[in-house]
Amino acid sequence: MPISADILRGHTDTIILAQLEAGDSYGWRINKTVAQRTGGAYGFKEATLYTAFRRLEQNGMITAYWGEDGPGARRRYYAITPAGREQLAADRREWEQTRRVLNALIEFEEG
Amino acid sequence: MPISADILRGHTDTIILAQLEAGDSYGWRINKTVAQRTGGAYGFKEATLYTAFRRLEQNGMITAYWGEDGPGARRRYYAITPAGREQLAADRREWEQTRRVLNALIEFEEG
DNA sequence: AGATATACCTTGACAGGCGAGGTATCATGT
DNA sequence: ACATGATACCTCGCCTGTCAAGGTATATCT
Repeated sequence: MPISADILRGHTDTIILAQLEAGDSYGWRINKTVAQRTGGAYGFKEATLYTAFRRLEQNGMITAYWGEDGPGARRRYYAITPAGREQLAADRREWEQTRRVLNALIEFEEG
Repeated sequence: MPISADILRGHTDTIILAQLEAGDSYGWRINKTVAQRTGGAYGFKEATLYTAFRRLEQNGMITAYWGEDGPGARRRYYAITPAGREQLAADRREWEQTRRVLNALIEFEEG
């Protein structure tokens, strides 16, 4: 069962930043990594992915550069900025809190 | 730190259904319960809450009835339907998967 | 009379996801 | 030579859930 769009909404930027924390990467590769890391349960739609890159770049969370010309289709690489790292740290704290809150709200069992 | 709207988006219906699973309730009370249960970290905005009631009712997840006329402002009670319980069960499974996926995607630590 | 708490409702704007469409390179098969 | 599929990028416009802002009404306390 894939995860619904609304559930993932708002996590897109965080996921991308987390992948970039491990090193510069490009759109297609990030998507493959995400799919592989989740056992195919989740992958960005292309429109979502590239929209997110624009947003993150505009907000100063990432910077972009074209990869060295090699064989194959051109690649646009992205790098996380210091502001991006700060945002990622904040996002991780928020995720921990979200887990706590949602567990309390949807998994409690009582009369 | 409050949890952002986008993060909670899509969980609203689930949270409401989970509260109603414990017994019929009404909007204002549900909101108070949610706020109390999360230590004030989260509460629905009224427009969000009542929009969700309409949506859930339209989808057959809940039914509504006006409370017995007592003192104070009138209350509109909601009850979860069998379809609502099924939806809630599915939502809980999805939440478990979401937890797994997001942990894998934003909390991993490697080079 | 005015403030506060309880309790409900609607309208319109906003933002993120994404379906649908497009472009280009390279390898492989026929 | 041509088709197919994998790699790789991009944009336009729709859809949907959130919520700011506005409104209504009852009961209690000062």
